[in-house]
Amino acid sequence: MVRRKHPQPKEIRAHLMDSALRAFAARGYESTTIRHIAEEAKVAAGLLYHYFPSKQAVLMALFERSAGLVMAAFAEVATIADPREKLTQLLRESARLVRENREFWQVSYGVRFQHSVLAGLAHDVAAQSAVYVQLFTLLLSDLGRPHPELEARLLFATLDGVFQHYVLDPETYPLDALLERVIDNLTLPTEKEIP
Amino acid sequence: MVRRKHPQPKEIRAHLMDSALRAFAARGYESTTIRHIAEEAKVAAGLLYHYFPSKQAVLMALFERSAGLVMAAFAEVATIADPREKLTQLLRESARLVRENREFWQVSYGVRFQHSVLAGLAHDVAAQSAVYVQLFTLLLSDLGRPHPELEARLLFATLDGVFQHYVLDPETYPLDALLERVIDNLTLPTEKEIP
Amino acid sequence: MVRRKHPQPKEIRAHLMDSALRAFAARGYESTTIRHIAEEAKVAAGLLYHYFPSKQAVLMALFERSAGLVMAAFAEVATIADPREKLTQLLRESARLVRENREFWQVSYGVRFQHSVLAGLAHDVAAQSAVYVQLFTLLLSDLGRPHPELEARLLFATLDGVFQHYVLDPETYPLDALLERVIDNLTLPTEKEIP
Amino acid sequence: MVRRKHPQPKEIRAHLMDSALRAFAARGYESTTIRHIAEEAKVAAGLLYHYFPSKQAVLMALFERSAGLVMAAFAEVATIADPREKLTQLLRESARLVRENREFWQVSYGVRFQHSVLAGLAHDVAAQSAVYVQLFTLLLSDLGRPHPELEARLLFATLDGVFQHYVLDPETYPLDALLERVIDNLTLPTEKEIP
DNA sequence: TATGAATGAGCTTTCATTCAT
DNA sequence: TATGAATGAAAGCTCATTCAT
Repeated sequence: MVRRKHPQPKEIRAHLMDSALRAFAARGYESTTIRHIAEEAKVAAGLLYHYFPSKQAVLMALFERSAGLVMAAFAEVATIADPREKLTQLLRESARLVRENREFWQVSYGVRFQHSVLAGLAHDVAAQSAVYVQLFTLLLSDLGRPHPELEARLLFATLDGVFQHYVLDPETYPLDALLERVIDNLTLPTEKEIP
Repeated sequence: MVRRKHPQPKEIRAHLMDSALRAFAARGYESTTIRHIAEEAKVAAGLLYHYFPSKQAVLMALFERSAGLVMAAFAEVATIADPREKLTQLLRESARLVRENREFWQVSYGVRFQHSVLAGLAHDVAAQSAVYVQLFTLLLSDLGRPHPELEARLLFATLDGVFQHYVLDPETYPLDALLERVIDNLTLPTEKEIP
Repeated sequence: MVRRKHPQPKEIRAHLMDSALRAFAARGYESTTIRHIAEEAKVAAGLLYHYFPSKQAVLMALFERSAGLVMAAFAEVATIADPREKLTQLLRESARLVRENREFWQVSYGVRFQHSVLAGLAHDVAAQSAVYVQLFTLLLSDLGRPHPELEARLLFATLDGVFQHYVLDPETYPLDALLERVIDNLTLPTEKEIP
Repeated sequence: MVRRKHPQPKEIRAHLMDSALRAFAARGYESTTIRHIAEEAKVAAGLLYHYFPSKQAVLMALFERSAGLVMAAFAEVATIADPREKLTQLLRESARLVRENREFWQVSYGVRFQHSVLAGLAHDVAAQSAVYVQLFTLLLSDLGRPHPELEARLLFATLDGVFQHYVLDPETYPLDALLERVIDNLTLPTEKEIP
């Protein structure tokens, strides 16, 4: 599992995070014990405390790692000029992130309502949500939508719902079809307007 | 509340359920201890076990109580003939339920990803979701929408997302405005169609 | 179960003792709860405390009741003049007592090694044992046995063992055959003597 | 004992078993708590669960350890050819085992009637008893005794009774004298026969 | 007398965390 | 760095006992 004779600390840290993620996804954060993680990582329980100060810190590290992936994806999308295309890519990238990091999102959704678990993270999560909504608002405004802020919130809620449902049933949930429908709804011209 | 002259068992059971609900909502199901609930109810810890066989059973009872409320609301709506009006009322009733039972939905969303917690309930929850989607599908079909099943899933996801966001921030979230927007999107005539 | 309109306190007390005995025999004293007893008696749990100050006290009462039966049986036997006949009847009466009060002896043997349970009773039990041994010693001495005290202890041990084995397997254990053999060993003339 | 430089897991396990045995013997299995055992072992309560999955498992381990001692003693005796000598040694070895493991036998006799405690062990115990009786039957048959099976049961009961009485009062009980008397009764020639 | 709701101490067991090696 | 024995603070739950009715 740990491959080299003298594995890099970074590698082991990442290995532990991966193992923790699998464990958290399989049983939920609270039901996962340090020993479950260590077992998954084929490592002694005490070792975790050389790389993380606590079980919570492992979760935090997972959130940070995911935040990095999100940032990277969004930075990519930010270079697109055409707002229609930008929104399309933004949604597709979001779906890709969720699909490729399904276990993380499973864990993330699982702790979303557990204030005690998210202690110290709640603020970041809320802030991040606000950023999404602002970003969507800008894009929808650029697209000439009539109620960009409201639609942005609605879009955010829809994405959250769709991704959660996908994560709950990844085998059969029609993620792509739904996503494309959302994209069409927002980017195809429409004559209907709210009076 | 407790220690009254002739306490009705039903009353105390309900009082305990309310206390448990508040405690679960405040800290999450897993982080809530029996002692937290008892404290909230101003009762000795052991008393819970006169009314419920386990901590899980308290959660189950909360789910059942909510299911009853949902059934009642839906039965009411079922009497409406006009599909446009029916859908409208269905969504408004849903929002009312969530608003009036905010703490329950907070708890419900919080345990949704914790399979171990939902043991025995997971099946019901999944079945209930399927019922909603089918119901929405029928209604949207009656409304002449072109892709009723897909739109039904999308609607369900949107509602889930909106309700969750509302529950996470009930003070400032524009639940009604968003809901009315969803209703309009679905019930106002439109010429745009997916080919 | 309680038959009269105004049952005599004595009757209810006895009914509770019977129920407790059945419960203790079925599950062991420590594993039996007040509620088990109350259920067996078809009575509310609190009622026991009108007749007995504690669970232990119920056990004590059972011991006392049994002691009474033993005394009565032994008083009967005491009237027999012939030592051979006396010993024979003594053993047969003992076996009858065990057979007719099997559940009590099951309980009694079950708590024999639990000092904390027997608190306050241990002394009586020990005293009672000494009485048996003395009684046997006298009888064996009357019978002209060469080592009456040693044989008395041996006889007491044999009876204890036989009765325990009987109680552990009342369906198939050959209690009578073994008892008659013991009687014969002690009462038939023999030339073999320890030098 | 604990907290040594390189404690051997086996040593600590044995230390915990010894402590548990002392605790069980002092108060009975059911009345002994994990904390009593831990206190006796001068160890934190949680440590027991590194070595045993449950309190019951500690008891089981004690039974297994004793079974090993019994097997070893009986294997030794099995090599003796002369039946008279064999029976003599068998009884002496039994007494030695009981004397040297007095606390275990105290515990063993204490749980004998508690089916719930013996769950899973009851069968083994019953089987073991049957083995003893068969063994005694063979030996008594070899000795030319007229009713070997009945006498075997009687012998087993006597031993059980004697050992229990010894264990209840190890200071003053004349274990050896009684044992030698039993041996003599069985091995000295006799003309007395049951018709 | 009789009930059973209510109490609260205490049980076994779990587990994040520490630390000697 | 890595181990896993050891700790001890809860956790969920049980149950003898009390007491208002």
